[in-house]
Amino acid sequence: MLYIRELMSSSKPAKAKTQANLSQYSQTKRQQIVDGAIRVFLKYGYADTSMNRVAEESGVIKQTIYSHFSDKEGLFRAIIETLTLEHFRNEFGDNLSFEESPDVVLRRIGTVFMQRKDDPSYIALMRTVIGESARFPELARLYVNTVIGPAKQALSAYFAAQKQLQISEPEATARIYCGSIVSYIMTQEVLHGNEIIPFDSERFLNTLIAMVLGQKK
Amino acid sequence: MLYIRELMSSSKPAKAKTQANLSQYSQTKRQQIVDGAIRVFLKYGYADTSMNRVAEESGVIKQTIYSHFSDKEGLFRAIIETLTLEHFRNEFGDNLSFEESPDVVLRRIGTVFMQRKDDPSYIALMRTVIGESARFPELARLYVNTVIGPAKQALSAYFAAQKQLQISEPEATARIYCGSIVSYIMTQEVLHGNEIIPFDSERFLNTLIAMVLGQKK
DNA sequence: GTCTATAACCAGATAGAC
DNA sequence: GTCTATCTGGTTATAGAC
Repeated sequence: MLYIRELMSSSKPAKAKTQANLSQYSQTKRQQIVDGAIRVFLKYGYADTSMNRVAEESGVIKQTIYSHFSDKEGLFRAIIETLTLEHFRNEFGDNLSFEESPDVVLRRIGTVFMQRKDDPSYIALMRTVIGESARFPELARLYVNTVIGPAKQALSAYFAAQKQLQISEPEATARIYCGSIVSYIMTQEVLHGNEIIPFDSERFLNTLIAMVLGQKK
Repeated sequence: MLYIRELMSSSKPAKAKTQANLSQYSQTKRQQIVDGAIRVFLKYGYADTSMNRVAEESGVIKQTIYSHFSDKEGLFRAIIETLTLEHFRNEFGDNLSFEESPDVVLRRIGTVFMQRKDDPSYIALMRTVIGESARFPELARLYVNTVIGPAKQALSAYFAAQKQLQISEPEATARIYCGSIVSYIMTQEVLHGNEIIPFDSERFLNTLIAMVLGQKK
């Protein structure tokens, strides 16, 4: 449980600094920059996006960007967190409980995960990170460190803690669970497979959950 | 079984035409073009690769390319087939038998699949197809039609035929099986996760097979 | 008849000129 | 801002060499 909790609170580090009266305004500016950066980065790619362009698109001057973010990579990190972790935080809030049955817990996690397929920005993020992973390996590592690693770690810990499931390989199981969903989104949405080989996402999720729980559904 | 068989023989259509004495030479030229095209396309991407560049890299004249391939997209199709289907054909030859136990069959298929992770060209292909899937949706659809669709179809048919496995959702199961492996390769190799969150590929495969067979290993 | 060499056609993008 | 001029890149055509 610790893992999910700390995963959930790892973002939005700027707010801690800017306390009191100006925090709200500052948060808005930050949001404004991130929103503009998302549009620019995910349209033109990491290399072809200049900080000037981001400033223009966000309606701020460059110096404002650098007062909120350390550098170009730091800004991109904020984009990653906004489009991935923040979505989970918004969906679960602070009441993600592991007390319910594994069936329910896994379905909820899987469903929130699966919802990302309908967010064009998330699809574009996958395209960008993967597409630029040769020219910008640091960006890919950032994604692994920020998103994939923590998610795998949290789910893995959950599987290990649920003794009644008798899962001898929690980490591999966690990878299979997340990886299957990512691949589904990759095939259907990123690669436009939904037009060619459609398959209902809920049906997919049901089969996956049953398989993980060893029910041979 | 039909599906795998026709999947295996779908490529290399050019050889049938050029029979007799000059076939070998012609085949070499074709191979020569594909080899050069792989280097160029996977380095610079689809858009930034001109047919002039391919001709230069391959050491042939443009017209020669067009005598072997219909157009730029047809050439890229040959690249896809070379780096995916052809590998399977080379590994299995004509003796892919489904008579053995599902455990053995699944492990062999999974292992051959997993071997792709060590081919830099395959990794680059994934980057290119996904990275360009917004600007060139036709390329992505080509990949789905040529690789993902047939693979899923073949494995799905196998699961459906193996009654003793009692798999009520063969297509979803096939997607999970292939998708998990693809995601593993994506995380570890494409996104450089092997340096950050290493995990043994055989251990991963063992867990996946056990899960599909409902053994709760 | 396959490969080479060169040129030409055509669509889309870019860049100045007015 | 339109209108050229030019360039680029995919594609096709023509001629000659083995």
